Amino acid sequence: MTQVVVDPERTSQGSKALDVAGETRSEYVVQVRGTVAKRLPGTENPNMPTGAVEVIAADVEILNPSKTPPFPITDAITADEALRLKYRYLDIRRPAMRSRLELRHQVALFMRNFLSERGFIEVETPILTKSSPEGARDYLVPSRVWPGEFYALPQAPQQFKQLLMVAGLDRYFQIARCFRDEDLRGDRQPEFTQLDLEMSFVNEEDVMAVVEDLIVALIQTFTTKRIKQLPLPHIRFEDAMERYGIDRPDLRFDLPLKSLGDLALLGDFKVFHDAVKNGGMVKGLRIPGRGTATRRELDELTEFARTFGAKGLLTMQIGADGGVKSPITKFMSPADVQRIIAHMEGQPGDLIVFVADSEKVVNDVLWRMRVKMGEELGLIDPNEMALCWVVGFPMFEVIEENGKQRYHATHNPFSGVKPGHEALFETDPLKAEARQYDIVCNGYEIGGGSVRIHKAEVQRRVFQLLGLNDEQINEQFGHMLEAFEMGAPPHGGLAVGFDRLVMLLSDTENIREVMAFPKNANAQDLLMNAPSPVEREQLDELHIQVKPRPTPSPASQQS
RNA sequence: GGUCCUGUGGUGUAGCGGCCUAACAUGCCUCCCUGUCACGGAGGAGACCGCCGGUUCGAAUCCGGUCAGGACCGCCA
Repeated sequence: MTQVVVDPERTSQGSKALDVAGETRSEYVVQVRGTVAKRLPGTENPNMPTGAVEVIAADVEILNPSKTPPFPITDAITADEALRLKYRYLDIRRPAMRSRLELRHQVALFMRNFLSERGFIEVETPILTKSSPEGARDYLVPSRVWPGEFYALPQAPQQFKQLLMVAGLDRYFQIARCFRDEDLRGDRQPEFTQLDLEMSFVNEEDVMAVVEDLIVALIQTFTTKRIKQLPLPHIRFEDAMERYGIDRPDLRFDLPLKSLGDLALLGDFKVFHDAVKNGGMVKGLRIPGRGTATRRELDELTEFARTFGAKGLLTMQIGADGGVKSPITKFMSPADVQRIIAHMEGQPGDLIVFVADSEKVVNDVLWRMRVKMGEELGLIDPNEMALCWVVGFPMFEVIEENGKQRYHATHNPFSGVKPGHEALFETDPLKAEARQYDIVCNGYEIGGGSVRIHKAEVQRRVFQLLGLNDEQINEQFGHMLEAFEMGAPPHGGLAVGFDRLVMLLSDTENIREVMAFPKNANAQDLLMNAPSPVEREQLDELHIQVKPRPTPSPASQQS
């Protein structure tokens, strides 16, 4: 960008440059012929990148005029996001958007070079592939050639990359588009990009080393932020759950959660007793300096806890003089209250909150409370990034589906089991540990992977435990099992959420800011106006009949 | 499917029962200025306050519904 000077004394003979320049308006496309010159003394502007020079125009031509844009094309003013998405090509003209897309490009380039130098090759895998029942909802694509049958868009290249290992590729990667038909969030889009990689003859440490080096190099290259701890700390799943209530802890600040254990049974506070009696737990969070919270502030915290499933919130305010204000004092002796405070390491002026419920509810409420407090208390240093590995995940968890309980793979059904734990499949599957590892940054899961199962009989057994019968296993995964019987090497890999990573590197809080053409919160493309109805003929060709809908789609209502 | 928040000139906001014949900034148009660079000066156009209904003597303002956008819950192996 630079400044053009149209000086009638210095334009070409007979040029209309001055008149033409006078007609130009915002966003006009112009062609200028002229001479680059140093600015006159006193007219330089050191605040601009090209403030020392200017172009002395000989001729000016308008190549294309422009309507007045629907919103100002500057970084300063933020227009409504729906408008930005509808006119995304204008939005991308804003320098901040452009620089985020450039960053995205540079990150992709860096990844390709980094992995290529280490012997990885990028292989593309199909976009039209097979529907699989596990995991997210598939996007389906009807087959014209095969009436009544469907392709699915890949949720991830998972099976293909493992088959590439069986194919002897040894080191694969791909910057891959993935599709999941689930509702959107600030950090979730129905189509998104993963850095997907897989390696043969490796253990957990080998994969983690490559990824850790890459992520650390990316942060050091593209941000000015410090990484809190290097090499990255490893946290076991159960420790993460105990201390932070979530398997993707934000380690930029401390504020650990703490279980009361048997201390919950002191006195006769029924809520605590019941939680323990019903197999649940009581856990607390110490909030420094909030001991003077008002009634209203405490109510707000309680409401926050209720939003995420807690039936209530027990608060304990410690006065500057050490005096305790808490509903629990009616049910517990002062000495017992002091034991609990000591256990929670409470200081004068602190507020301690407790949730008593099932382990799931307790952790779910308290991890959010912890993050909220970390933000509110200003404990987060914006110049720091805190990463860690989370390891030691269980193979299975129990989920409820249509009122029935069943095992569910905590990550994916191809994750390997810790050596020696296979026997637990037959005795206590919930104790079996997966060879799974997640990489977490600032409370975001930015990547996850595992050393895979590479033996057919182990894989078959896992599918069985997940509730698939032999027929389903053969129909859906027969090709995998067969491949494992034909010289499959041990292998493992990982996938990084590319958009989410670029989002963190660019210090934005919304994945849409780092995507050129994202969908809105209702999965619509406001620029192309998709999805939209299609012609009857198209559907006929695809052997598809659409059920009548009571209300027309929003897209078909727009002009 | 649910909860919450937001809809006021092109854009961003203020106003939150009567001072509103709706304010401010910016943008837009016309004219003036011409070494400016967030230029400056003068003037002007532009909004039935998302939509429908209700309460009220009176509604941008309160209530209900609806539509649109966003955040979150459910969902996301």
